[in-house]
Amino acid sequence: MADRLSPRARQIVAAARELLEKDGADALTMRRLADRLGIRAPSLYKHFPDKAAVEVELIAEGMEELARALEAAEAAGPDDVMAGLGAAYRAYALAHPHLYRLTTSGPLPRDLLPPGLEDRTAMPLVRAVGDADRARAVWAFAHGMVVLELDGRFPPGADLDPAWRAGLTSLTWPA
Amino acid sequence: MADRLSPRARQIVAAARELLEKDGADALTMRRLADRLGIRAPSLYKHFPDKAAVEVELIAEGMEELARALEAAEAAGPDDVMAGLGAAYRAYALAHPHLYRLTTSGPLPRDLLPPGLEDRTAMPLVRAVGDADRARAVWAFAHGMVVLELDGRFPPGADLDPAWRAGLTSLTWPA
DNA sequence: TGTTGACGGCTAACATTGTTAGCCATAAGC
DNA sequence: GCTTATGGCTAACAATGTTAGCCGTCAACA
Repeated sequence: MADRLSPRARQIVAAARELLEKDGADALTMRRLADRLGIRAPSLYKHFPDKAAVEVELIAEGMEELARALEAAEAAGPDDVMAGLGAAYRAYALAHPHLYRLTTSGPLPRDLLPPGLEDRTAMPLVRAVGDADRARAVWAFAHGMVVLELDGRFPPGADLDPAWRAGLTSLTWPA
Repeated sequence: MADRLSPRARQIVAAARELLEKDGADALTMRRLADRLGIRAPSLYKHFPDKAAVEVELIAEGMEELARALEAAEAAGPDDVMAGLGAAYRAYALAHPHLYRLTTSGPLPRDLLPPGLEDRTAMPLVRAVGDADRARAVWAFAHGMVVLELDGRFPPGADLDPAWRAGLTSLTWPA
């Protein structure tokens, strides 16, 4: 870890995360964030250069937690790794929808993220399927499923388990 | 068609689309939109209740064009329908990245959209795969691939054709 | 011990966003 | 010829991110 962030900055990120997770991305506002900490908005700029810098920390948190969740699933289930990874992926996304969105959407400021984090998150999946192209296909499938579910793009009340099963088994067993 | 929109409203939507497609979602601003039409921002509210209403029209345009693109691909290629649909889907998204994002991300105001449009867009895919669950899987895969590509989430310069091929063939041929 | 400087607050202000209130000219319809 | 819809306008408001500049506290160092 060797936190490159000051304790105060850490508090700010924690408050930002609470705001984001509870009330969504629109609620993550510099003034609201400051309120929650009992200070005024401009004071936040003593700790972060801008709002994007706070968000980068949240993105890093989200990615590391997702990595951890996938690694745990990988370690747990020797029976059907792919199903375990898919379930873990979906579970994490549904448990932290706003953080997931922030983490996985929009351009990634790769140079500001802990080096290796992105690769680490991808590794369990790559290990499970071997082929890099197939890994990309599976990752796209999982991300697509989650994002469409979060956005309510599937018919309301639809059971998505069969689609997950169909997708994961098809993509795992090479044609 | 039976345009429920006045001619002036139509002009506004056209200008909005130019703005969106050329300069991105952040550039789609009520004031900038008004500028492009030679009027002031508040005058726009004589034609639309709010900005979201303008965006709904753009969403409808995007969805209908996407539907048309898929229908064309369906009609054109009897050799490998799925590959044709995938190519058409990706091509449309890459040709109109900002419009695609607006159309396919975030909550859908279904009640404000032309009835049947959403189904129509999904139909070519459903026809191609038969099963509804599998259709959802394929749609998630395609959307995921496009969105990850647009966001630059894949390694820069990576050739994505193999991933598309792997995904589409796997998802098409039942396990 | 006294001074310096970093740390971390603060107020005031600015530009930009969506949006509302209210005024006014033009053109059409009865 | 009066009325009314149409479609402009200015002024203004609240909320956003952000900057400039001031000030108190406290630790370190001469």
